[in-house]
Amino acid sequence: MKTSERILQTSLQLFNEHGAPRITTNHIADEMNISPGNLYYHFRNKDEIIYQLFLSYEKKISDALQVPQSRDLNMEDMWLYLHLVFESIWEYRFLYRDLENIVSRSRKLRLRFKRILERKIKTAVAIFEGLVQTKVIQATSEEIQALATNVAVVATYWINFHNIRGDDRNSNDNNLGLGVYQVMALVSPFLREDMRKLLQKLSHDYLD
Amino acid sequence: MKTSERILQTSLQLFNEHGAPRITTNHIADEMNISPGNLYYHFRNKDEIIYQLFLSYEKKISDALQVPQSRDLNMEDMWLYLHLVFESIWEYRFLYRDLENIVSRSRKLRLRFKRILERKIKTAVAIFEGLVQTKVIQATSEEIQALATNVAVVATYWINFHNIRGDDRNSNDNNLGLGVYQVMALVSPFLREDMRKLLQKLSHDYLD
DNA sequence: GTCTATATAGGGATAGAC
DNA sequence: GTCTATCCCTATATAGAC
Repeated sequence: MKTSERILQTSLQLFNEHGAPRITTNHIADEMNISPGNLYYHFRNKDEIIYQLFLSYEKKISDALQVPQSRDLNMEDMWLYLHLVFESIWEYRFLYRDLENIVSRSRKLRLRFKRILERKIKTAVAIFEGLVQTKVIQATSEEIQALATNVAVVATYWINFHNIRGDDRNSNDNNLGLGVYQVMALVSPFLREDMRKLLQKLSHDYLD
Repeated sequence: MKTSERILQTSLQLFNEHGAPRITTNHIADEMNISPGNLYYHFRNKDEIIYQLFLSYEKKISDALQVPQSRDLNMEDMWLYLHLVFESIWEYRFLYRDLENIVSRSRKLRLRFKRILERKIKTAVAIFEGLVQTKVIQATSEEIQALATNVAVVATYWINFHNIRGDDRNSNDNNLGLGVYQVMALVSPFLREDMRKLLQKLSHDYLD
């Protein structure tokens, strides 16, 4: 594997584990058993590494944020959307762990991150509108807008929230299932009675 | 005013405006026109300043997190709870802006912050249970638990979320009204039909 | 209590040899 | 492409005079 690729991969791992602000270029070089000078041959600086990792993240989550095609939508589409979003965030969770620190490193990155948030909301709105069409849920467009925004908030910050609540040890546990459950709980009250019952049963099985 | 008090006050202002990680002890001393040495006479280090500010925050938000007395609860209690919580967070928003950075400075602070989160959820649960009693909302205890958790997530991270969405300029705007609206939107679908209509009308007037 | 001067350490980054 | 050596800068923190 090319050195520049290995730098990105090692950085991602260290950033996710310890947080980007605590990892120095020396740490990264040490971990790889290369010299700091070598690292700087491949990347202008630490920000450049972070920016490249961000671009990978952007690429990955873009698949999840495709507005679904105009066809009959059901709960499956919602599950799929949530899973893809949560998995992308989990893989690049260092971005979210110190979000303000990350986005303040570059105007470009801040703008692009903002665009991702907007797309998260937009896609959620599209899915909910589809679900209204197929009578799976019932909601006004104002309710859908607020709901989609809340979905984005919970999806964006769930890992942070959960990490603070848990003890320090399992801070690197993957508890995305709980996150999906929480987001589903946002949608649940808008479901038809029978669908709500079904979701509750599914959620129970899913979490056990 | 005593110098130590002025240090805390100045720090709070600078931290809120620029973020605690970007503000050095020198910045604080400069802003006050005192020497760095003088600052260190009053506080062992920067962490000590942050910890003292956290204790003030903890004291302030504790008032909001009193579990309401056992009497008939209504939507007013919910509004009050949300307003007090949002105002406390806003006053000490630097804690939330770089949350991971802040809580990683001290085990004590992390633990106490976690306790506040738990109390946020617990108080919300108590309010919702009260509202079920008075038939204002209808929800199972499982729904209440998930709802209260989501209320805590949105309340905790709303300011961060909103700041990233907005342009850089108004990052210090106080848009708590929108936050309260979003949280209310979480509760809304559980309301009795007539109450929901009322809330929608109130929210409209409130946001205009 | 407050100041000036200074020590220390660490991270970011570059130069030049190989 | 990679290494060694080194420089700069900044933030933290302390010592000692006033």
